Amino acid sequence: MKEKIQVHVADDHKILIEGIIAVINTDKNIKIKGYSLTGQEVIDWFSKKKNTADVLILDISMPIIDGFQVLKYFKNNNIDQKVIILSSYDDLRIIQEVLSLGCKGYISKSEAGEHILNAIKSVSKGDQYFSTDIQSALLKSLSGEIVAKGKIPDKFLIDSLTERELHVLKLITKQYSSIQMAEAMFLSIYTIETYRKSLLKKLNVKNSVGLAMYAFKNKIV
Amino acid sequence: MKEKIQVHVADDHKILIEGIIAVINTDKNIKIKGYSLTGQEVIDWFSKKKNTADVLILDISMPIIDGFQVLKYFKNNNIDQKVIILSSYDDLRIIQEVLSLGCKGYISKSEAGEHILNAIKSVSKGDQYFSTDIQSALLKSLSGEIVAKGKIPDKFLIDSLTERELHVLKLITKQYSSIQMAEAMFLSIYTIETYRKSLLKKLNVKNSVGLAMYAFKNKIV
DNA sequence: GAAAATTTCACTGTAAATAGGGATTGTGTA
DNA sequence: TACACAATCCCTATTTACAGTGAAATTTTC
Repeated sequence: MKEKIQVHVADDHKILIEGIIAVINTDKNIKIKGYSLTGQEVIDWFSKKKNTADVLILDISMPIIDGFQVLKYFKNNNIDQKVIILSSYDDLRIIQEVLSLGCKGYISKSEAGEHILNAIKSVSKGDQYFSTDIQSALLKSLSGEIVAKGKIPDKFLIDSLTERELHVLKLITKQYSSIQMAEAMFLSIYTIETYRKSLLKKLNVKNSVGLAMYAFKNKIV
Repeated sequence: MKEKIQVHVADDHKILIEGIIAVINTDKNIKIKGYSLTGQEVIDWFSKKKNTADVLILDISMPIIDGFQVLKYFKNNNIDQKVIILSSYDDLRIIQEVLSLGCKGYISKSEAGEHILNAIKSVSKGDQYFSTDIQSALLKSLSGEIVAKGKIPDKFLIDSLTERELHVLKLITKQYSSIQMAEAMFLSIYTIETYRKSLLKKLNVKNSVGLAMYAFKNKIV
């Protein structure tokens, strides 16, 4: 008899986890090995050698430690975990981001449960799986349609921000002035202004409002 | 024999709907009458006289027509529907907003399925139901803790903005400077600055970033 | 028709943000 | 080791934003 595919689910919405479990239980070839409600729990779980799963279903947007950070953790620690991203957003930037972090599947929350089963089976075999929404988004991107509209922001934007730049960005969204940031971070105001300039350049926006909007859109806040 | 409580579920994430259905099916006193994947579907469904449900479980964040708009539709058409809001956000502003729109229950997606069952039972009896997260948030608000911190924005804020103020606000989020706005709106820069001052005062924020964040949070953009 | 609110403009400061240049130190990697 | 980059600081100049106050014309509301 074939071994069952073991799955771990991570999402901060417990109701959603219960839904996925319910769907997975309808397939006798797949079983739930465990679940996590936070990014930290996922990292803790997979840190232990005895804890494994063939496939991890991972939500991108979780508080504190999000899906990106979990993927980065796997990458930095050479953990070769098969991951399916579960996301509300069909945002190409996010897709490209997680792909570059080695994730093998990506399904939209707006799609029905049966897609999850197919995704799990594909990914566990070593294949990739993308839900139809995502496929069409990727196709459009390839065909240059979106590029032509200038709607694909540089996918390296978020990544390119350093820790301190990110910190400054967060304070900007909290309506800190440069002086206040300097005080809060124990830095010179010159340093803060340097980061501001760097942020404006990297994120290609005109002013602090642009920075704040970027941060908001990308759930940095 | 008692009649089963009939429930309609609306959420743009089908997986979540399946989860809720799975949970509801564990309780023999409740049954699913139907579900919707968009706000429009909800409105269409309840527009037909033969379509009813004792309780509507409604997601706030749906594309195009969101939960707020559905509630407003009910209000404007004098449809006395019992509604439980399902939300990712424990934001007091949202809670106050939906309460003012006549919704009777509010549960956070981060809470387990059993809360839904209790919520459905309470609301169908005519009671209110708030999940523990929300209750503690509301309590804090009442105890003045948050009020003291100035963190409860006046829910009438948006309404208090005039047309022109709103226009300026939108341009600010598009990273217009005052000069650019003056040119775009064929007004003096003095006028624009007057609106800026008015916006800062009305929305009680520190600077343009605060304005932009407010606009974003309240879906003005 | 009076009162209130909105829209519009003006002047004067001060504070803050933006632009552009350069410089040092440490850390990690090719 | 040399190079890239992150983090830190400095200076000057210009532009923009913010604060305070005042006021006229128009529209809305009671």
